[in-house]
Amino acid sequence: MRRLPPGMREKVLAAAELFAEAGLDGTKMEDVAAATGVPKATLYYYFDGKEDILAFLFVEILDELGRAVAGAVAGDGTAAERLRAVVLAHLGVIEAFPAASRALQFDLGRAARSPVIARHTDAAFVEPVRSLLEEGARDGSLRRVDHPRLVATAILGAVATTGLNALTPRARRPLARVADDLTTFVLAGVAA
Amino acid sequence: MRRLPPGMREKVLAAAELFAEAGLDGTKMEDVAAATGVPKATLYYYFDGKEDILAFLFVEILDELGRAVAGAVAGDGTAAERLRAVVLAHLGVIEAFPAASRALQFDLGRAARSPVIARHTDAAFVEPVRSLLEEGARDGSLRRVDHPRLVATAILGAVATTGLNALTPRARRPLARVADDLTTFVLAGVAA
DNA sequence: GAGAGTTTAGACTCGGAGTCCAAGGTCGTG
DNA sequence: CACGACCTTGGACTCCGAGTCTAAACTCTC
Repeated sequence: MRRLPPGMREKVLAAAELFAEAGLDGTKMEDVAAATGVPKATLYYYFDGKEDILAFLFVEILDELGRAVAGAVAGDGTAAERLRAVVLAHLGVIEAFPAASRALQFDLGRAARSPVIARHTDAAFVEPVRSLLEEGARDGSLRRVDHPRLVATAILGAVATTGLNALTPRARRPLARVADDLTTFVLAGVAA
Repeated sequence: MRRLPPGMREKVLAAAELFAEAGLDGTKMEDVAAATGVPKATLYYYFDGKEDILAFLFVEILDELGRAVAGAVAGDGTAAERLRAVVLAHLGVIEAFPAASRALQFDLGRAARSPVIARHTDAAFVEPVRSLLEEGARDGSLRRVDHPRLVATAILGAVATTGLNALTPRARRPLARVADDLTTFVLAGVAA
Protein backbone atom coordinates (compact mmCIF):
# COMPACT_ATOMS: atom_id res chain seq x y z
CA MET A 1 0.00 0.00 0.00
CA ARG A 2 1.32 3.38 -1.08
CA ARG A 3 1.31 6.52 1.03
CA LEU A 4 -2.10 8.15 0.54
CA PRO A 5 -2.47 11.71 -0.78
CA PRO A 6 -4.45 14.12 1.41
CA GLY A 7 -8.17 13.52 1.28
CA MET A 8 -7.88 9.96 0.08
CA ARG A 9 -8.05 8.52 3.59
CA GLU A 10 -11.43 10.15 4.27
CA LYS A 11 -12.82 9.05 0.94
CA VAL A 12 -11.78 5.45 1.44
CA LEU A 13 -13.23 5.46 4.94
CA ALA A 14 -16.60 5.88 3.29
CA ALA A 15 -16.23 2.36 1.91
CA ALA A 16 -16.66 0.98 5.43
CA GLU A 17 -20.39 1.25 4.93
CA LEU A 18 -20.24 -1.19 2.01
CA PHE A 19 -18.03 -3.68 3.78
CA ALA A 20 -20.24 -3.48 6.86
CA GLU A 21 -23.26 -4.31 4.75
CA ALA A 22 -21.92 -7.06 2.50
CA GLY A 23 -18.48 -8.02 3.74
CA LEU A 24 -15.31 -8.14 1.70
CA ASP A 25 -16.53 -10.63 -0.85
CA GLY A 26 -19.97 -9.20 -1.26
CA THR A 27 -18.48 -5.83 -2.13
CA LYS A 28 -17.27 -5.11 -5.66
CA MET A 29 -14.32 -2.88 -6.40
CA GLU A 30 -16.63 -0.94 -8.70
CA ASP A 31 -18.93 -0.33 -5.75
CA VAL A 32 -16.00 0.90 -3.70
CA ALA A 33 -15.02 3.17 -6.56
CA ALA A 34 -18.56 4.51 -6.83
CA ALA A 35 -19.00 4.99 -3.08
CA THR A 36 -15.68 6.71 -2.52
CA GLY A 37 -15.51 8.66 -5.75
CA VAL A 38 -12.06 7.22 -6.37
CA PRO A 39 -11.79 5.42 -9.72
CA LYS A 40 -10.97 1.73 -9.71
CA ALA A 41 -7.60 2.19 -11.40
CA THR A 42 -6.61 4.74 -8.77
CA LEU A 43 -7.63 2.41 -5.96
CA TYR A 44 -5.38 -0.24 -7.47
CA TYR A 45 -2.62 2.32 -7.76
CA TYR A 46 -2.67 2.93 -4.00
CA PHE A 47 -3.82 -0.39 -2.60
CA ASP A 48 -2.65 -3.93 -3.30
CA GLY A 49 -6.23 -5.05 -3.77
CA LYS A 50 -9.59 -5.26 -2.13
CA GLU A 51 -8.30 -7.03 0.94
CA ASP A 52 -5.69 -4.34 1.40
CA ILE A 53 -8.41 -1.71 1.50
CA LEU A 54 -10.26 -3.65 4.16
CA ALA A 55 -7.05 -4.07 6.15
CA PHE A 56 -6.53 -0.31 5.94
CA LEU A 57 -9.99 0.27 7.39
CA PHE A 58 -9.33 -2.22 10.17
CA VAL A 59 -6.05 -0.62 11.11
CA GLU A 60 -7.75 2.78 11.18
CA ILE A 61 -10.52 1.65 13.51
CA LEU A 62 -8.15 -0.32 15.71
CA ASP A 63 -5.87 2.68 16.05
CA GLU A 64 -8.87 4.75 16.98
CA LEU A 65 -9.74 2.14 19.59
CA GLY A 66 -6.14 2.11 20.76
CA ARG A 67 -6.15 5.85 21.33
CA ALA A 68 -9.45 5.74 23.21
CA VAL A 69 -8.32 2.86 25.40
CA ALA A 70 -4.95 4.46 26.07
CA GLY A 71 -6.74 7.62 27.15
CA ALA A 72 -8.91 5.68 29.56
CA VAL A 73 -5.97 3.75 30.97
CA ALA A 74 -3.99 6.94 31.49
CA GLY A 75 -6.81 8.56 33.47
CA ASP A 76 -7.10 9.04 37.22
CA GLY A 77 -8.42 6.59 39.74
CA THR A 78 -7.91 2.99 40.71
CA ALA A 79 -7.31 0.33 38.10
CA ALA A 80 -10.91 -0.76 38.55
CA GLU A 81 -12.20 2.71 37.81
CA ARG A 82 -10.01 2.97 34.75
CA LEU A 83 -11.12 -0.44 33.54
CA ARG A 84 -14.67 0.83 33.58
CA ALA A 85 -13.50 3.80 31.54
CA VAL A 86 -11.87 1.41 29.06
CA VAL A 87 -15.12 -0.46 28.51
CA LEU A 88 -17.00 2.78 28.00
CA ALA A 89 -14.31 4.01 25.63
CA HIS A 90 -14.63 0.84 23.59
CA LEU A 91 -18.38 1.26 23.37
CA GLY A 92 -17.82 4.87 22.43
CA VAL A 93 -15.62 3.91 19.48
CA ILE A 94 -18.20 1.39 18.29
CA GLU A 95 -20.84 4.06 18.49
CA ALA A 96 -18.70 6.69 16.77
CA PHE A 97 -17.63 4.36 13.93
CA PRO A 98 -20.46 1.89 13.53
CA ALA A 99 -19.76 1.04 9.90
CA ALA A 100 -16.09 0.24 10.37
CA SER A 101 -16.87 -1.67 13.57
CA ARG A 102 -19.46 -3.80 11.85
CA ALA A 103 -17.13 -4.35 8.91
CA LEU A 104 -14.50 -5.59 11.31
CA GLN A 105 -16.97 -7.96 12.88
CA PHE A 106 -18.17 -9.12 9.47
CA ASP A 107 -14.73 -10.23 8.39
CA LEU A 108 -13.52 -11.04 11.85
CA GLY A 109 -12.05 -14.35 10.86
CA ARG A 110 -10.04 -12.87 8.06
CA ALA A 111 -8.87 -10.15 10.41
CA ALA A 112 -7.91 -12.63 13.10
CA ARG A 113 -5.73 -14.51 10.63
CA SER A 114 -3.83 -11.43 9.53
CA PRO A 115 -0.69 -10.88 11.59
CA VAL A 116 -0.88 -7.14 11.05
CA ILE A 117 -4.44 -6.89 12.34
CA ALA A 118 -3.74 -9.27 15.20
CA ARG A 119 -0.84 -7.07 16.25
CA HIS A 120 -3.00 -3.94 16.16
CA THR A 121 -5.78 -5.63 18.14
CA ASP A 122 -3.31 -6.67 20.73
CA ALA A 123 -1.70 -3.27 20.99
CA ALA A 124 -5.02 -1.44 21.04
CA PHE A 125 -6.87 -3.50 23.61
CA VAL A 126 -5.50 -6.76 24.92
CA GLU A 127 -2.13 -5.51 26.08
CA PRO A 128 -3.37 -2.31 27.78
CA VAL A 129 -6.11 -4.21 29.58
CA ARG A 130 -3.73 -6.98 30.61
CA SER A 131 -1.45 -4.39 32.07
CA LEU A 132 -4.37 -2.72 33.81
CA LEU A 133 -5.43 -6.01 35.37
CA GLU A 134 -1.97 -6.51 36.81
CA GLU A 135 -1.95 -2.99 38.11
CA GLY A 136 -5.30 -3.63 39.75
CA ALA A 137 -3.92 -6.69 41.48
CA ARG A 138 -1.19 -4.45 42.93
CA ASP A 139 -3.35 -1.51 43.96
CA GLY A 140 -5.89 -3.92 45.44
CA SER A 141 -8.84 -2.74 43.35
CA LEU A 142 -8.92 -5.91 41.24
CA ARG A 143 -8.66 -9.61 41.94
CA ARG A 144 -5.39 -11.30 40.96
CA VAL A 145 -5.97 -13.61 37.97
CA ASP A 146 -3.74 -16.41 36.72
CA HIS A 147 -3.75 -15.42 33.06
CA PRO A 148 -4.42 -11.71 32.66
CA ARG A 149 -4.05 -11.84 28.86
CA LEU A 150 -6.76 -14.43 28.71
CA VAL A 151 -9.09 -12.41 30.88
CA ALA A 152 -8.34 -9.32 28.81
CA THR A 153 -9.36 -11.31 25.74
CA ALA A 154 -12.56 -12.38 27.45
CA ILE A 155 -13.36 -8.76 28.24
CA LEU A 156 -12.69 -7.77 24.65
CA GLY A 157 -15.04 -10.51 23.48
CA ALA A 158 -17.76 -9.54 25.90
CA VAL A 159 -17.67 -5.84 25.03
CA ALA A 160 -17.33 -6.26 21.27
CA THR A 161 -20.05 -8.88 21.02
CA THR A 162 -22.47 -6.93 23.17
CA GLY A 163 -21.72 -3.60 21.57
CA LEU A 164 -22.04 -4.87 18.03
CA ASN A 165 -25.12 -6.83 18.88
CA ALA A 166 -26.74 -3.64 20.07
CA LEU A 167 -25.94 -2.09 16.69
CA THR A 168 -27.81 -4.62 14.57
CA PRO A 169 -30.84 -3.25 12.80
CA ARG A 170 -32.92 -5.73 14.79
CA ALA A 171 -31.89 -4.78 18.30
CA ARG A 172 -30.77 -1.22 17.66
CA ARG A 173 -30.71 0.58 20.97
CA PRO A 174 -28.54 3.36 22.29
CA LEU A 175 -25.26 1.95 23.57
CA ALA A 176 -25.67 3.99 26.73
CA ARG A 177 -28.48 1.61 27.58
CA VAL A 178 -26.20 -1.41 27.41
CA ALA A 179 -23.28 0.25 29.14
CA ASP A 180 -24.55 -0.14 32.69
CA ASP A 181 -25.15 -3.86 32.67
CA LEU A 182 -22.00 -4.47 30.68
CA THR A 183 -19.61 -2.48 32.83
CA THR A 184 -21.13 -3.98 35.96
CA PHE A 185 -20.66 -7.47 34.56
CA VAL A 186 -17.06 -6.87 33.54
CA LEU A 187 -16.11 -5.07 36.72
CA ALA A 188 -17.70 -7.66 38.98
CA GLY A 189 -15.90 -10.33 36.97
CA VAL A 190 -12.51 -9.04 38.01
CA ALA A 191 -13.26 -7.08 41.17
CA ALA A 192 -11.15 -7.76 44.22
CA MET B 1 -31.45 -27.53 0.59
CA ARG B 2 -32.70 -31.07 -0.05
CA ARG B 3 -32.98 -33.80 2.54
CA LEU B 4 -29.58 -35.51 2.67
CA PRO B 5 -29.12 -39.24 2.03
CA PRO B 6 -27.41 -41.25 4.77
CA GLY B 7 -23.68 -40.70 4.95
CA MET B 8 -23.80 -37.38 3.16
CA ARG B 9 -23.96 -35.40 6.39
CA GLU B 10 -20.70 -36.86 7.69
CA LYS B 11 -18.96 -36.34 4.39
CA VAL B 12 -19.99 -32.71 4.17
CA LEU B 13 -18.93 -32.13 7.76
CA ALA B 14 -15.39 -32.80 6.59
CA ALA B 15 -15.54 -29.56 4.62
CA ALA B 16 -15.47 -27.62 7.89
CA GLU B 17 -11.71 -27.94 7.84
CA LEU B 18 -11.52 -26.03 4.56
CA PHE B 19 -13.88 -23.27 5.64
CA ALA B 20 -12.01 -22.94 8.93
CA GLU B 21 -8.78 -22.47 7.06
CA ALA B 22 -9.82 -20.15 4.25
CA GLY B 23 -13.38 -19.01 4.94
CA LEU B 24 -16.30 -19.23 2.57
CA ASP B 25 -14.78 -17.22 -0.21
CA GLY B 26 -11.34 -18.67 0.00
CA THR B 27 -12.76 -22.14 -0.47
CA LYS B 28 -13.59 -23.46 -3.94
CA MET B 29 -16.46 -25.79 -4.61
CA GLU B 30 -13.97 -28.08 -6.29
CA ASP B 31 -12.00 -28.20 -3.04
CA VAL B 32 -15.15 -29.07 -1.15
CA ALA B 33 -15.85 -31.79 -3.68
CA ALA B 34 -12.34 -33.15 -3.35
CA ALA B 35 -12.30 -33.00 0.46
CA THR B 36 -15.70 -34.60 0.92
CA GLY B 37 -15.56 -37.04 -1.96
CA VAL B 38 -18.90 -35.74 -3.18
CA PRO B 39 -18.78 -34.51 -6.79
CA LYS B 40 -19.55 -30.89 -7.47
CA ALA B 41 -22.71 -31.63 -9.43
CA THR B 42 -24.02 -33.71 -6.53
CA LEU B 43 -23.27 -30.95 -4.05
CA TYR B 44 -25.30 -28.59 -6.19
CA TYR B 45 -28.06 -31.15 -6.35
CA TYR B 46 -28.42 -31.12 -2.56
CA PHE B 47 -27.37 -27.62 -1.62
CA ASP B 48 -28.40 -24.26 -3.02
CA GLY B 49 -24.76 -23.22 -3.27
CA LYS B 50 -21.59 -22.75 -1.32
CA GLU B 51 -23.18 -20.49 1.24
CA ASP B 52 -25.87 -23.06 1.85
CA ILE B 53 -23.22 -25.65 2.69
CA LEU B 54 -21.65 -23.28 5.16
CA ALA B 55 -25.04 -22.55 6.70
CA PHE B 56 -25.60 -26.28 7.06
CA LEU B 57 -22.32 -26.61 8.95
CA PHE B 58 -23.23 -23.69 11.19
CA VAL B 59 -26.61 -25.12 12.04
CA GLU B 60 -24.98 -28.46 12.86
CA ILE B 61 -22.45 -26.95 15.23
CA LEU B 62 -25.02 -24.65 16.81
CA ASP B 63 -27.36 -27.56 17.40
CA GLU B 64 -24.50 -29.44 18.97
CA LEU B 65 -23.88 -26.42 21.19
CA GLY B 66 -27.57 -26.23 21.96
CA ARG B 67 -27.67 -29.83 23.13
CA ALA B 68 -24.57 -29.38 25.29
CA VAL B 69 -25.90 -26.19 26.84
CA ALA B 70 -29.33 -27.67 27.42
CA GLY B 71 -27.71 -30.60 29.19
CA ALA B 72 -25.78 -28.27 31.45
CA VAL B 73 -28.85 -26.16 32.20
CA ALA B 74 -30.89 -29.25 33.03
CA GLY B 75 -28.33 -30.52 35.54
CA ASP B 76 -28.43 -30.34 39.31
CA GLY B 77 -27.36 -27.49 41.53
CA THR B 78 -27.94 -23.80 41.85
CA ALA B 79 -28.24 -21.62 38.79
CA ALA B 80 -24.69 -20.43 39.43
CA GLU B 81 -23.35 -23.96 39.42
CA ARG B 82 -25.22 -24.74 36.23
CA LEU B 83 -23.94 -21.57 34.59
CA ARG B 84 -20.43 -22.78 35.25
CA ALA B 85 -21.41 -26.06 33.59
CA VAL B 86 -22.75 -24.12 30.59
CA VAL B 87 -19.44 -22.34 30.10
CA LEU B 88 -17.54 -25.61 30.34
CA ALA B 89 -19.98 -27.24 27.92
CA HIS B 90 -19.42 -24.43 25.44
CA LEU B 91 -15.66 -24.86 25.69
CA GLY B 92 -16.18 -28.59 25.30
CA VAL B 93 -18.02 -28.13 22.02
CA ILE B 94 -15.32 -25.82 20.72
CA GLU B 95 -12.72 -28.42 21.63
CA ALA B 96 -14.70 -31.31 20.15
CA PHE B 97 -15.45 -29.49 16.88
CA PRO B 98 -12.57 -27.09 16.37
CA ALA B 99 -12.87 -26.89 12.59
CA ALA B 100 -16.56 -26.05 12.56
CA SER B 101 -16.10 -23.62 15.44
CA ARG B 102 -13.32 -21.79 13.69
CA ALA B 103 -15.31 -21.76 10.46
CA LEU B 104 -18.17 -20.15 12.33
CA GLN B 105 -15.86 -17.53 13.73
CA PHE B 106 -14.28 -16.96 10.33
CA ASP B 107 -17.56 -16.05 8.72
CA LEU B 108 -19.13 -14.70 11.88
CA GLY B 109 -20.47 -11.61 10.20
CA ARG B 110 -22.17 -13.55 7.48
CA ALA B 111 -23.62 -15.84 10.12
CA ALA B 112 -24.84 -12.95 12.24
CA ARG B 113 -26.70 -11.52 9.27
CA SER B 114 -28.53 -14.74 8.48
CA PRO B 115 -31.87 -14.95 10.26
CA VAL B 116 -31.68 -18.74 10.35
CA ILE B 117 -28.27 -18.74 12.03
CA ALA B 118 -29.25 -15.94 14.38
CA ARG B 119 -32.26 -17.96 15.46
CA HIS B 120 -30.14 -21.03 16.12
CA THR B 121 -27.57 -19.02 18.07
CA ASP B 122 -30.32 -17.59 20.17
CA ALA B 123 -31.97 -20.91 20.82
CA ALA B 124 -28.67 -22.69 21.53
CA PHE B 125 -27.09 -20.22 23.90
CA VAL B 126 -28.56 -16.80 24.51
CA GLU B 127 -32.05 -17.86 25.49
CA PRO B 128 -31.02 -20.72 27.82
CA VAL B 129 -28.47 -18.53 29.55
CA ARG B 130 -30.92 -15.65 29.86
CA SER B 131 -33.38 -17.97 31.48
CA LEU B 132 -30.67 -19.32 33.78
CA LEU B 133 -29.74 -15.81 34.86
CA GLU B 134 -33.33 -15.11 35.83
CA GLU B 135 -33.54 -18.37 37.68
CA GLY B 136 -30.37 -17.46 39.55
CA ALA B 137 -31.91 -14.16 40.59
CA ARG B 138 -34.78 -16.14 42.08
CA ASP B 139 -32.78 -18.85 43.80
CA GLY B 140 -30.38 -16.24 45.12
CA SER B 141 -27.24 -17.72 43.58
CA LEU B 142 -26.90 -14.93 41.01
CA ARG B 143 -27.20 -11.18 41.08
CA ARG B 144 -30.32 -9.70 39.48
CA VAL B 145 -29.43 -7.88 36.23
CA ASP B 146 -31.47 -5.37 34.31
CA HIS B 147 -31.09 -6.94 30.88
CA PRO B 148 -30.42 -10.65 31.17
CA ARG B 149 -30.39 -11.16 27.39
CA LEU B 150 -27.65 -8.61 27.10
CA VAL B 151 -25.57 -10.20 29.83
CA ALA B 152 -26.13 -13.60 28.20
CA THR B 153 -24.75 -12.13 24.98
CA ALA B 154 -21.76 -10.76 26.83
CA ILE B 155 -21.07 -14.21 28.29
CA LEU B 156 -21.37 -15.77 24.85
CA GLY B 157 -18.88 -13.25 23.50
CA ALA B 158 -16.44 -13.79 26.33
CA VAL B 159 -16.49 -17.57 26.06
CA ALA B 160 -16.41 -17.78 22.28
CA THR B 161 -13.65 -15.21 21.90
CA THR B 162 -11.49 -16.76 24.58
CA GLY B 163 -12.10 -20.32 23.48
CA LEU B 164 -11.40 -19.65 19.82
CA ASN B 165 -8.40 -17.55 20.66
CA ALA B 166 -6.96 -20.50 22.53
CA LEU B 167 -7.42 -22.59 19.38
CA THR B 168 -5.32 -20.42 17.07
CA PRO B 169 -2.10 -22.00 15.89
CA ARG B 170 -0.23 -19.22 17.66
CA ALA B 171 -1.65 -19.58 21.14
CA ARG B 172 -2.74 -23.22 20.97
CA ARG B 173 -3.14 -24.45 24.51
CA PRO B 174 -5.47 -26.99 26.06
CA LEU B 175 -8.85 -25.44 26.71
CA ALA B 176 -8.79 -26.91 30.21
CA ARG B 177 -6.06 -24.38 30.92
CA VAL B 178 -8.31 -21.46 30.01
CA ALA B 179 -11.41 -22.86 31.69
CA ASP B 180 -10.51 -21.88 35.23
CA ASP B 181 -9.88 -18.21 34.66
CA LEU B 182 -12.80 -17.95 32.29
CA THR B 183 -15.43 -19.58 34.48
CA THR B 184 -14.22 -17.58 37.44
CA PHE B 185 -14.51 -14.38 35.45
CA VAL B 186 -17.99 -15.16 34.18
CA LEU B 187 -19.28 -16.44 37.49
CA ALA B 188 -17.93 -13.50 39.44
CA GLY B 189 -19.46 -11.21 36.83
CA VAL B 190 -22.97 -12.33 37.72
CA ALA B 191 -22.57 -13.75 41.24
CA ALA B 192 -24.99 -12.60 43.89
C1' DG C 1 10.89 21.85 -20.20
C1' DA C 2 12.40 17.36 -18.65
C1' DG C 3 11.74 13.79 -15.80
C1' DA C 4 9.23 11.60 -12.05
C1' DG C 5 5.28 10.47 -10.10
C1' DT C 6 -0.01 10.59 -10.31
C1' DT C 7 -4.55 9.90 -12.38
C1' DT C 8 -7.73 7.70 -15.20
C1' DA C 9 -10.49 5.13 -18.94
C1' DG C 10 -11.01 1.15 -20.95
C1' DA C 11 -9.79 -3.20 -22.77
C1' DC C 12 -8.06 -7.43 -21.38
C1' DT C 13 -7.15 -12.16 -18.88
C1' DC C 14 -8.33 -15.49 -15.82
C1' DG C 15 -10.49 -18.11 -12.29
C1' DG C 16 -14.35 -19.78 -10.15
C1' DA C 17 -19.59 -19.97 -9.08
C1' DG C 18 -23.38 -21.74 -10.65
C1' DT C 19 -26.24 -23.89 -14.64
C1' DC C 20 -27.43 -27.32 -17.77
C1' DC C 21 -27.80 -31.56 -19.97
C1' DA C 22 -27.52 -36.14 -21.08
C1' DA C 23 -26.34 -40.72 -19.83
C1' DG C 24 -26.63 -43.99 -16.60
C1' DG C 25 -27.93 -45.93 -11.96
C1' DT C 26 -31.27 -47.34 -8.30
C1' DC C 27 -35.30 -47.67 -6.38
C1' DG C 28 -40.43 -48.90 -5.38
C1' DT C 29 -44.62 -50.45 -7.27
C1' DG C 30 -47.81 -52.48 -10.53
C1' DC D 1 -40.06 -57.81 -15.12
C1' DA D 2 -40.99 -53.10 -16.67
C1' DC D 3 -41.92 -48.46 -15.91
C1' DG D 4 -41.48 -44.16 -13.90
C1' DA D 5 -39.51 -41.29 -10.38
C1' DC D 6 -35.70 -39.79 -8.42
C1' DC D 7 -30.48 -39.89 -7.67
C1' DT D 8 -25.66 -39.38 -9.49
C1' DT D 9 -22.16 -37.64 -12.19
C1' DG D 10 -18.97 -35.74 -15.94
C1' DG D 11 -18.22 -32.16 -18.52
C1' DA D 12 -19.24 -28.23 -21.15
C1' DC D 13 -21.03 -23.82 -20.75
C1' DT D 14 -22.23 -18.79 -19.16
C1' DC D 15 -21.36 -15.03 -16.51
C1' DC D 16 -19.32 -12.09 -13.27
C1' DG D 17 -15.83 -9.77 -11.05
C1' DA D 18 -10.77 -9.31 -9.46
C1' DG D 19 -6.81 -7.79 -10.90
C1' DT D 20 -3.52 -6.35 -14.92
C1' DC D 21 -2.01 -3.52 -18.45
C1' DT D 22 -1.47 0.33 -21.45
C1' DA D 23 -1.51 4.67 -23.03
C1' DA D 24 -2.64 9.28 -22.58
C1' DA D 25 -3.10 13.27 -19.86
C1' DC D 26 -1.92 15.90 -15.93
C1' DT D 27 0.98 17.96 -12.06
C1' DC D 28 4.58 18.63 -9.72
C1' DT D 29 9.81 19.74 -8.80
C1' DC D 30 14.29 21.00 -10.20
